[in-house]
Amino acid sequence: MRKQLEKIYNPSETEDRLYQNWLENGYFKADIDKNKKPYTIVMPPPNITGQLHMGHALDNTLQDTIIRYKRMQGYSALWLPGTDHASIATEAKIVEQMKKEGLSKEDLGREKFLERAWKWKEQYGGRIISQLKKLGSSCDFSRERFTLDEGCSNAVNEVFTRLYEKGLIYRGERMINWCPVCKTSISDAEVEYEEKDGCFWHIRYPFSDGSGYLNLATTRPETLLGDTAVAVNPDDERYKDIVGKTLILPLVGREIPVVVDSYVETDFGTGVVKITPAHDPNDFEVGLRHNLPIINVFTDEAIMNENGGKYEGMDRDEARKAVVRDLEAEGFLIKADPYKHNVGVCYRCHSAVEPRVSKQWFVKMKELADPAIKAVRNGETKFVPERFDKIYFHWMENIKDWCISRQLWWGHRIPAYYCSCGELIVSKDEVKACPKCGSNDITRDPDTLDTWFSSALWPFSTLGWPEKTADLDYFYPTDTLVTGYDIIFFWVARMVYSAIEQTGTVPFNTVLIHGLVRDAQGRKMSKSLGNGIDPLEIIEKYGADALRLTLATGNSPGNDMRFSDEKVIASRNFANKLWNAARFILMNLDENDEFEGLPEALQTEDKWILTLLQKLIKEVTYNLDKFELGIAVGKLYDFIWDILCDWYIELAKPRLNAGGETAKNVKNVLIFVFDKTLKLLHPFMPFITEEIWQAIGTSEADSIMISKWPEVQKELIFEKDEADFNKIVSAIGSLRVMRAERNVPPSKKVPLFIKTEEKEIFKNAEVFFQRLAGASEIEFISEDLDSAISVITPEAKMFIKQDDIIDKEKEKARLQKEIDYWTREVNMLSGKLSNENFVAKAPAAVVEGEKEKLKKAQSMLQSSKESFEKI
RNA sequence: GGGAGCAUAGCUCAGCUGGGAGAGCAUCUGCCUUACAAGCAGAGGGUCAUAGGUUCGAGCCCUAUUGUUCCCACCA
Repeated sequence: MRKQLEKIYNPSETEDRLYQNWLENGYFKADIDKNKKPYTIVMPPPNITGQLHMGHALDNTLQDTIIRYKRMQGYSALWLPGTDHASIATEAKIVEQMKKEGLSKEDLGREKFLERAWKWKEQYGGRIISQLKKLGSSCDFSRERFTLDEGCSNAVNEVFTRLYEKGLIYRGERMINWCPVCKTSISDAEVEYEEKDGCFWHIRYPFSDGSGYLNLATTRPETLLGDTAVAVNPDDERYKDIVGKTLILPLVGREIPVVVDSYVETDFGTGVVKITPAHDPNDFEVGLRHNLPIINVFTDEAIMNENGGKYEGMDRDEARKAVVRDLEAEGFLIKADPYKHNVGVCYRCHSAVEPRVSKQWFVKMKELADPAIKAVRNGETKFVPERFDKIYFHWMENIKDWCISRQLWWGHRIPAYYCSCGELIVSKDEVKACPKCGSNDITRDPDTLDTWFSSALWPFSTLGWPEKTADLDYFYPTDTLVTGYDIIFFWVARMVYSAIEQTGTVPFNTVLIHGLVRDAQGRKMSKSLGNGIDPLEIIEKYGADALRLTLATGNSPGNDMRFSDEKVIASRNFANKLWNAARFILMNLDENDEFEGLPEALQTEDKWILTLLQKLIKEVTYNLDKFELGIAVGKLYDFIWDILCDWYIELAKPRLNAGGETAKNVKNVLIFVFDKTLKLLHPFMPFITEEIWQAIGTSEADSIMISKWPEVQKELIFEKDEADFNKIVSAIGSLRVMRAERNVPPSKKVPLFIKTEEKEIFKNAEVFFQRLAGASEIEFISEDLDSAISVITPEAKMFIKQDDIIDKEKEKARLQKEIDYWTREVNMLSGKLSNENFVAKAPAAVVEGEKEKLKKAQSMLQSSKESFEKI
């Protein structure tokens, strides 16, 4: 029973129905099938706090396109989905929610807080996954994972203990980045820099011996309260004599030394730097070198603590103002210059981070980074495009130890325990008694791990690691990771070294990097700008296929793209075009017409399109293998619209009208071409291709998504026929131009006279000249026709008599232009060919090509001249 | 300070390993030709940022310059 298509394609009804159908049939589920090769993509897990945005839409469109392609190619294709617990973001959300109820974390306590967080996760955590489904994502949901689920947590504990035992994880007091709003440490990678207008305050510190002042400049006068020295460069002649002297710290009265350290630049500021070891990473280093005391002046929330003296209780901004005011009042302030400088801010909340000394857990990086660098250098993992490996290398080669402990509750709790006897125990399993002293007075480290610590294990933890599971054995290492360039450091790099360290192999062969989706003006989409476009609204309005096509079109790896309504509309129009082509074909199929394979008797135009189809198959496959999705889909677009719809369907109409065997043959060619084309397009536009494919029904499979990817059939490449029919295409094109220039209405049919040496080809195409070039009848002639207008292609000269008087001058002018053009061509080409260097050095094929062109140009010139003379 | 990307038609972008520049949108002209006006048939429009170089030949390769976007570093 053949299904007819509705007059208008209705994406929302179709999409939900088909998606449900795919799910119910288990098409997304990847089986461990030893007869098939596996192809695996793990989805970058979106945050459970997240809402689907254009970035996700792009990322997942690319992944779905690749996985559908591979599935059709016969791989056991696994696309493993999941979500990330997003410790800081989620905890912030819940804290915020509680705040509305007048509650704080501490009010609830850890246990109750976590209960609440899990409840929140159950309620909202699945939202983003259900939104992904709207896109048509063909993930294996039976394998869906969560970074905080039992398996992933086991993997985290396993890795933590292993690294600890190898000495690659340690606990220590270091300078870290502290976010006073999130109230946790963050890693270096989580600090962003923003240029801010600040001030450069010049201050004088008096010598304790009363011998005057030492001038210095700072952007953070409030940290003066924690100064424990002042430093100058050892080679600075200006300050040679003061080394060893001491200064009295203004406002505080503390006596501090002048030290020498080559860290100080002589040509910046006054060449004197105040040293605050507790609140600046460089000062901390100087402090270590000179054994300086560390005086912390801030609380967790960047409020002045008891070391702040009279400033205690002020936040850092208030304190700054107060300190500056007092310095000025007491005559220590020399001047305040406006100064632009970069300020480190928290990537989550964008408040200024406070460098501070703190006891935290770290991963020692050097040892892990080296093999990860090698793996990319020797091509075990490749970046697409390649240039991103430079970014990767640069980061990996300059990597510092990674601060992994967070002062948060939502996350993987660090598996470290402290006994009252002072013993530190790191263990996967809960520790109840101290192995050293046997005491039960044991407390577990309250901190959790950086979210990225668990994400780093994602490619293998999700497949069951550390257990030796069948999934891990079959699907790991994975094939392709698709992600944006913005998380190469956060995620990609960490997955590579974690995988190598834990599993002995790289986690994936290819990293396909894509850019950002920007708005129509090229701005980053952001909440604060309010210029974000909701993918779900676009799907609602235009359909998921239109959205996907928009995101795939013109997409080249690593490059940003702009998103605009116009582009979606163009995509929607393409879907509509395809839909109508399908309707046309179905309209011509009877109830009992079945696809019978290609007919024996193929016409030239059939061979023409079959040849073009083979080339399309070859190229689309090639482009997909190289991850050039934008190029692949562009070729499909052109083929479907220009070749199939604008030409072949039009060419097919006369034969369809003829009925009988003739019609049957052309129908079979149409179905054949359409079937292959739909398959090629399916990875990009899964819904509409499925709906159409099922309606046409070649009975190959129940769904196009499990049908076979087209392969080139050499026996369907007909070079000669393709070339022959291209002559007809260009002849019809030229006639159309002529008619359009002269404003001959398409309804007006006129006799056409053709002079050609390739009469056979043109004779076979008579009906096309009638239908597509407005010819009433065709006569083949051997001499030019007088008092007619002519149009020339390299193969033919065609004439049309015109009823109204030809404007001879106008016609002459037109022909003169033509003559000029071809004269230039002939001159250029013959010049080139008479250049001995060219003939000698250029490849033979190129020289031949140029000779061919010259021949054509000469004949075009000749014909034009003849016509000119006849007027 | 170090590095990367981009600069091609009015706009958005293609242009694969060098062989006289393409698409979509927009503009203009003519068409309701029974799949599609979300369409059909045409047209106009580009010193391929600038200056050198390599080459028989450069949008493509090299060097410098300008503009622009981004990443890293963080001189207080």
